[in-house]
Parts: sequence; C-alpha cells; structure tokens
Amino acid sequence: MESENLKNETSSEKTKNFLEEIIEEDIRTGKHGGRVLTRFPPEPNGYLHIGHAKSICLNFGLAQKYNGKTNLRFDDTNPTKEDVEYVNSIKEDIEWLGFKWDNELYSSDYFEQLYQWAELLIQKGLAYVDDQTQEQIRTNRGTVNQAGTNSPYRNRSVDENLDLFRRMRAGEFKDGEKVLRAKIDMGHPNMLMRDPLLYRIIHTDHHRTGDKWCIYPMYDYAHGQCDSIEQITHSICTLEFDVHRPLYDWFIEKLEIFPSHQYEFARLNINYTVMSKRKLLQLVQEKTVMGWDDPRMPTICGLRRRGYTPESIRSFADKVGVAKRDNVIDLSLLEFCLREDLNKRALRRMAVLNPLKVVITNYPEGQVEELPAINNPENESAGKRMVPFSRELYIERDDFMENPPKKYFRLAPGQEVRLRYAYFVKCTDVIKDANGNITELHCTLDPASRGGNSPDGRKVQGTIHWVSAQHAIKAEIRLFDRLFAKADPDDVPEGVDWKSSINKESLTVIEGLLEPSLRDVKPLDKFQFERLGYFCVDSDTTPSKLVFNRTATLKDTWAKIAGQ
RNA sequence: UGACCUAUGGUGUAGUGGUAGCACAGCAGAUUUUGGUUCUGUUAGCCUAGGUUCGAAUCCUGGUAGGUCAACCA
Repeated sequence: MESENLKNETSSEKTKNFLEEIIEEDIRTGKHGGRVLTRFPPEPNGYLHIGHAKSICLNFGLAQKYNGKTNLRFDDTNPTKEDVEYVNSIKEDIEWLGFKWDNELYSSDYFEQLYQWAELLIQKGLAYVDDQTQEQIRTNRGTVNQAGTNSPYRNRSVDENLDLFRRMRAGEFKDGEKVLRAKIDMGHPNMLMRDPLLYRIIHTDHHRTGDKWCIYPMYDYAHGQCDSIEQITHSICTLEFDVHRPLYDWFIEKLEIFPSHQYEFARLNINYTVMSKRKLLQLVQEKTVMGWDDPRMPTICGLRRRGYTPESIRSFADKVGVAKRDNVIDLSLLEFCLREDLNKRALRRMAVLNPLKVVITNYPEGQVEELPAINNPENESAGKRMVPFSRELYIERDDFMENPPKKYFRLAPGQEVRLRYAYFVKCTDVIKDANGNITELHCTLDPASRGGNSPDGRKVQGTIHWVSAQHAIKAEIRLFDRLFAKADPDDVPEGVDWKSSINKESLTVIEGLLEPSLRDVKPLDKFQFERLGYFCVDSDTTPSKLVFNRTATLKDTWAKIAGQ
C-alpha cells in the first residue's frame, strides 16, 4: 500500500524539461558550486506580453525550484528607443505575476566596465575603429552564401584605434561617423562573427545616464558581459539568439571573465494572436485597440484588465512546456487555465445580458422577498447572499422559445423551469407587438417550490437565471472575441497587410441588468455571471457607471448541440 | 560558403535501447438547483529511406520539411 502510494506519487511527478535536466546536471557536478542565478532581461521599449510571461515564469521558476535567485536587468543600450514609462510598467507586471527579483539592475550600470573591456580588446588587437559608412559596412558583410570583405580600416594600429575610440567617447564625431568593431573573420559562415559592431555613436540622452555617454554598446557586446559581471549561471533566452551564442562565448573567452552560459528555448506563440512587439505597438499607435492594456491585447496589462489572474497565467506557462521546437499553442489552453482558476474562486452572480420581461401573474403586486443564493458552489466558505424577487423579472431572451426543438430544457409555452434559487415557473402567455416580436411573458409560479425545490419531488430539466426588474442595476458590458479572425494572422497573401486578419467584431458593447449586490464593486473584481461566463470590473468604471468586461464565456454544451 | 536549430495524435509536451504516456481540444456517458463544475470512457501519433541490434521514437548515415541569421535593434 505504502509503496504503491509512493509509486503513484513518483509517476505523477511532472517530467523535467531540458533546462531542468541541465541545471540538475550542473548541480550534480558542482558547477558554480551548485549556485543557480538567472536573469530576466527586458528592453524597456514596450509592454510585456504573454510570451514574456513564459520567460518570466521560466527564469524565476527555475531559480525558485533550485534555491537560486533571479535578477531583473533592463537591457537599456539603445537610448533612442527606451523610456522609463516602460521600466515602470515592466516592474508592475512582473510583480503582479507574483515574482520578486533579487536585484534591479541595468545594462547601463555597466557602461564604464564595458568601455574598459573595449579598450582591452583594442589593446589585444581584437577590435578596431571603422570609418566605413553604414551602407559600406552592410555591403562588405557579404551574404549567407558569400564571404564578406575586410574593411580598409581593419588593420589600424592599436594606438590609432585607442586614440580614435577615446575621441569617439569624447564626442568628437557625429552619429554614424565611426564604429568600433571586433576583429574576428569576415569570411565566417556565421554572419554574426563577421567583425560585429561593438559600439556606435548616438548623441542622445539616456533615461538613466543622461548625457554622460555618446557611444553605446550593441546588444551582443553588452549582454554576455553583463551576465558575466552578475555571475549569471544560466542565461536563458529564445531560439533566435542561438546563432549569437558563438559571439557570446567569444567575448567571455577573449576577456577571460566569468563563464556565463546561454541556453535557448522556443518562444511562445498562440493562435489567433500576434506576439511581436512591433505589431502590438502598431495596434496601439493606429488605435486599432484602446491602448496597451486593451482587454483584447496579449499584453500582461491587457490580460489583467480582461480579468485574467496571475495564477491562471502561471498555470498556462507551466502547461505549455519548454522545448526547442517551434510551437503554436491553442488559445483554448489559455482559456482553460483561466476557467480552471476562476471556477474555484469567482463569486457567482446573476445578470441578464439580453433581457426579456416576465410577469409572474400569481405573485402579488408590490411584494418583494429576499431569497438566499450560494456565492460559490465550489467553496462553501464563500457563503450566501440575499437576492430580491418580485412580480416582474427579466430573463435571458435565449432562455425562451415559443417553438422549442427537442431537448430544449428552458422556458417554453407550458414548459416548467426553475428560476435559480427562486421558484418553479410555467409560461402561460406570450405577449407580442404588432410585428410579432415577443415583448413579454406571463408565467405562474408554484409557491411550494420556493427556494427551487418542490416538496412533491417533481423534477424540472432546466434552471435559468433572472433579475428582479425593479431591483436590477444597469451596467455597460463589453463582450470580447478574439482580436484576429485567422488562426495565423500573418498567413496573408503576398502584398496583403497582416492587419487584414483582424476580427472586426472583436468588441461588442451592450447594456446588461445585474442583481443589486453588484452595486459596490471596484475595478479588477471578478465574478461568474451564472450560465454566461466570467466577468471583470473594468477600470473605466465610475461611481455613476459600471463597466464589466467579459473575460471568457462558460463552456456551452447547448450551443454546440443547437449549432449542429 | 552557407552555418546553426528542430521534427512524437488536431495542438502542446514526456519518453534517454525493452508495453508510446500526460494535458488541452474532440467524441460518448454519469452526476448536477449553472446545458457550468466534477467523474468515467473513448478517437487520434513516432517526417522518410537505409543501417546497427534479439529488440530503435531513442543510436548511425542519407534524404525531406519547418525555423533562425546578412539593423550602427534587442
């Protein structure tokens, strides 16, 4: 028995991903004394998205699992694109996801050290100042099938290079006039090893160093050395940096500094979504969406406003796995993680989004009673609330059919249903306007079924939600659908813009009627409107106007049957 | 003169020479005061051709397919 339990536990244990294998091997062999230090290195030039969330969960998660730590390091080597606005949003999003960094650092903290190392490379004959134009450098780099050609300035003396580089730093040259390059091999099969640029001149103030510098290091020259300075043990990045690794290693080897190592994993892709920073920025700038935090955006702030929880996103990051093959995750997995989490925690409420008036003809006019309703059937400690019931109600228009198909369990002429937590009712009359549209239903209730059960034990097949007409409160409800109509938004014919893949019906705004207990809610509060979905109070909510976002619908088996 | 990375159900992901498993999605059923949840069952997979081996998803070789790289971006 005991051994069987043990066996079950072991076999249900989650299998390791390749990074966990590597780290465990490193710990086993005593590499870095068994120490694990990772880093999350965003460039502060945009908002974090769900793809970054995967990387954050990976880096912080790995450190947590192996008693290590994680640094937050802003990769701020390009002052023309970066801004403190982004620094702040990034920190907020990481904290919201539930992670704490060990140190808040910036690549710019290391500019002086990086500069000194550049002089060292010059002295070693491994770097030179190039006067070629941008165009010349590009041309002379060759192509993937053709070797590049050496710069005419490649063999300047150490002294001349040093003098020129110092004058670059001193601001004697204009933007683009000179660059510092590593002297490696213009014929290397890896393009990145063809004398890569180390420094370029940019006379632009930096968000942290101000006007102290007018030369800035390139990514390849900065990233590995920053890792090394911090003694990062496992520098984890996405697959497209794989080809950069020889360069990463080259600097560490030539500079003889701490040997951080880079590992690459496949970035996250989700269907019906775009993940590129450039495209997300475009959606914001062209006002296709309301902003970076538009609830349809895959940004972390967008998902937060939509009503996603940190737990659901972490669970998602866990479920998508970590490997090296390209992948496209079904959006349904993200929704599953959301529902799985919210089902356990969201308080249930009743709301009618497409109202149809119902008059209970055998219920006294003016009478009101309060009926107890369960807040969350998944969590008894969430308790109960009282919901007002009266003669005039609203139900969902979809919950009535005059000529129902077979297996339609909801309200229909002569068919009895349960009003959730209230009474069994039967429809006696259907009131229509001159055009034949149904405007109102007359029903009778069975007083003995108060609370939702009949003492005679008879069953009803359907239970529908409702609100009391005189007590209902109004709210703006924003119904979201996927932002793109195509699974792969980039799959468009030659010459057609990716934005043609946008789903033009991704937002529908309606007015809903809510049970009165929803009067005092605040932004980010989350509820399940029974039988409809999960809804989250939007930040546009004011004391005089409630706004809810539909985070996700509930699974709808009936819609599936009815659609067939 | 191309280099490198990757191929397991519809989508992801395990499997490390010995019965191809898990999750999502799908389908079927049970339970249910949410057509929700929960539970049970089920469909469906090793890119290809050789080779090594008693035995290959796994090792070797050759193909094929997809991806990354030619910003003074990161």
